[in-house]
Amino acid sequence: MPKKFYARDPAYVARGLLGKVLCRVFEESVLAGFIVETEAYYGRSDPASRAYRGSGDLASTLCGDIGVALVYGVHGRWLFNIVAHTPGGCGGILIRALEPISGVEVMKRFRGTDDVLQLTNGPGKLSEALAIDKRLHKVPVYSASSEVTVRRGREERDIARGFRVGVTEDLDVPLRFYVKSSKFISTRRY
DNA sequence: CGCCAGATTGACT
DNA sequence: GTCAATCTGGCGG
Repeated sequence: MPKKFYARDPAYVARGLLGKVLCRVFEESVLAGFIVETEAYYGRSDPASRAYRGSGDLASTLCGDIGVALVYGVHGRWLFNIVAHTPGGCGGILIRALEPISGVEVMKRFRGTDDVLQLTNGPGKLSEALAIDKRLHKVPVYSASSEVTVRRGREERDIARGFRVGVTEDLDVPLRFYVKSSKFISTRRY
């Protein structure tokens, strides 16, 4: 996807990312999957955002260059986001779940399970399956030579939206987007 | 500089 | 249902 794909409101980009392919080149393997679940985050106006208060690296990254990966750790896991916002704004998309396409055997090894459904059905899980960690922080996902990229995928039809997962203080607009029929969406409470 | 909470997961009672 | 692992940054002393 071209860089300008990310120059829009985060919610719009979150919706647009469903059905796209997240592609991770790791050593000899290509680990890829369809994006089936996303969440949009904003800046100062969003209590759940890392840019809500603070001016650290995460906040400035969220308000900086669009189309770059934002990787950050919580609860001992890595969460993979893509920076997206209109000019002068702040925002990003959290990738919450994938439907594996290629590199499944490698993903199984990284995740320590043979259950395909358990490989990438959660933000921490997909990071582990695709060997995503802090090294990919700020890598541009629109550049074909990057180790992580977002590519054109398929059209998704039955898309649903709901409130964000795990957020203590959510906005009053549903910002979670997912493919309703997918068996790979995260199975925690909605 | 130490303490704490957080966009999670999975193991255990 | 409860709990800890593990990393980053804000905030208090």
